[in-house]
Amino acid sequence: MRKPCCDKQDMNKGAWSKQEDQKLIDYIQKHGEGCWRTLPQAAGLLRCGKSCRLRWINYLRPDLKRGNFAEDEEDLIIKLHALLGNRWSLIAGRLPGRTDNEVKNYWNSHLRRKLINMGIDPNNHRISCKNPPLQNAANTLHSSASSGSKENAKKNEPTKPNHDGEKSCDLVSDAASGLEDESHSLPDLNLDLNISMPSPFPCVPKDNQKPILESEARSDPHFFSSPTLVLFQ
DNA sequence: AATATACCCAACCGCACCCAG
DNA sequence: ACTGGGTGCGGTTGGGTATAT
Repeated sequence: MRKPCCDKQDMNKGAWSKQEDQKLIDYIQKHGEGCWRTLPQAAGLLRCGKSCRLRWINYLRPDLKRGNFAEDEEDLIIKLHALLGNRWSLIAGRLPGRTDNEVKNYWNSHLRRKLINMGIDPNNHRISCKNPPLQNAANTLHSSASSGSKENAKKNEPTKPNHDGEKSCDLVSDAASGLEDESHSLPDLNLDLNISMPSPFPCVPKDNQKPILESEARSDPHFFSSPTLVLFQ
């Protein structure tokens, strides 16, 4: 077992104070993002480097777009999840100003439920036997089940949707493999993800962003097929 | 009004990957 | 080729808030 990334003793944990935030912002503005391990000490923070990195990436970065997800962002997340599975960082990489944590939370709290309400198994994006799709399910994507529909969630779903409890019609565990027959899984959703490189993506990563692994891209025929991401036709 | 329950989100944890030495 | 440190990622947790009873 490897050593913890930092000495846990004498380290602050939990919510960040405004002073801590300011120290981190000031330091990064002066010195940029660098060695996270040494940053806390240099910045005068009693935090471990991982905590600083997370705070910066998920909350303090100036280019973050905070607030509700737009409808097109929701659609994009759903489509990318069908394509990529739980690879939140990859998904977030296609949503400017969004973080993997934010996307993951939004998926778990809103979109999962939305798909379940539509009768779609969120794990593999196929129509679920237990929850047959509502009529015009796809049309409800942005209406009845839209974010905050706690009413619907409570009426139509057990309180804690278990991760594997919902068995889909066919046992396809890999989300990406569900794409083999997309038309069955996502009615009315255009999954024709023609992704390639509008500026940096995918071959040239942004500053701190990993490129898509070639192997990942290779395994997906949609990658590198066109210069634009045509999603909403 | 008080209590219980559900929901949301920030943060933590541990593992995996990458890369320099 | 191997090793260990640094970093990134995904899963999970805990606390605050909203809603229901």
